Amino acid sequence: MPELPEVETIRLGLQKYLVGHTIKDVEVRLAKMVQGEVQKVKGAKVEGVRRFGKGLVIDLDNGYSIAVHIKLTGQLIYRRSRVARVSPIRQAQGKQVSREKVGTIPNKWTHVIFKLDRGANLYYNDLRQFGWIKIVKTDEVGNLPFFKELGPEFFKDLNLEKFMKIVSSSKTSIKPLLMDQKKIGGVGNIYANDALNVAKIDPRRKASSLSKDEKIRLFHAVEKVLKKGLEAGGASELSYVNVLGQEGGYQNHFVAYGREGKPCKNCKTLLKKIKLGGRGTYFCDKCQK
DNA sequence: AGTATCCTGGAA
DNA sequence: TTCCAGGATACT
Repeated sequence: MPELPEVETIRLGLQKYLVGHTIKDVEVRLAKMVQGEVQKVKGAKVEGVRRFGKGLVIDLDNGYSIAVHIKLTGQLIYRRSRVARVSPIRQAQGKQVSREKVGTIPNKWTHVIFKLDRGANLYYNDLRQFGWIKIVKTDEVGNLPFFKELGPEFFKDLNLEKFMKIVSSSKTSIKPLLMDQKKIGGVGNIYANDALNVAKIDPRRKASSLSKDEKIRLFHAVEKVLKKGLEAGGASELSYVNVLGQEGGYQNHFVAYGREGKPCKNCKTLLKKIKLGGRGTYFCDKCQK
């Protein structure tokens, strides 16, 4: 699912391709996807793109911002229709050959089109329509509930000390805690499953029961899998693609997520699947204690 | 703390 | 044809 590595990959792409463009017009094909005064973005120039957890903020030069959450199946795709289609430019972090996944755009899942200068467009596609786009004043982005309540995140404002405090003081199981955006920003189901396998910790364990050593192990395991995800340009489960419509590669490196019945990378025991906090949870009941 | 909700495509 | 997947939120 789109988590920190996927959304950061999109951010990097937008920062590279979108910044400097002026938004000439916006076509909203599905009204419920957009909130706020959409016409405010017309004529504004894109200054930068920020990410907070799994949320994106496109800052404009007129005091407004476009906040976007792609949830499960949202895509932000940049196309310059007037320019000859040369071989797809590689994302800075994409080492393996990425392949075009999107096909014709716009398609039936294209709900919003930002029409840019120089013949370019930014398309928002969302198969399941769970995502949102909110037009807000830049200095009010922090008041949006999602951003306001977002917890500290890896590689940003979360350090080992803070992490240990959050884990120790939590009453829930460790896996739902990792995925709780109000406690820790950016980690979702894929990376939570994988990190717990790397750290050899049972996802059902009560967070507060983790020893100091286990907390340290888990902190580094989450960093490790998130880094791997970033290097791979994200995981293309469901509809995830980067802004050029290319897939990521982390789905080829899953250690636990989606690997029910497959051997554990640590001890070869076949992985089990259970439901925890209403989410699919994959783990090894031999080495994850 | 657990469950329904939004929604669609693919699997069973 | 029914069921399931899931991020965040609103419920019970």
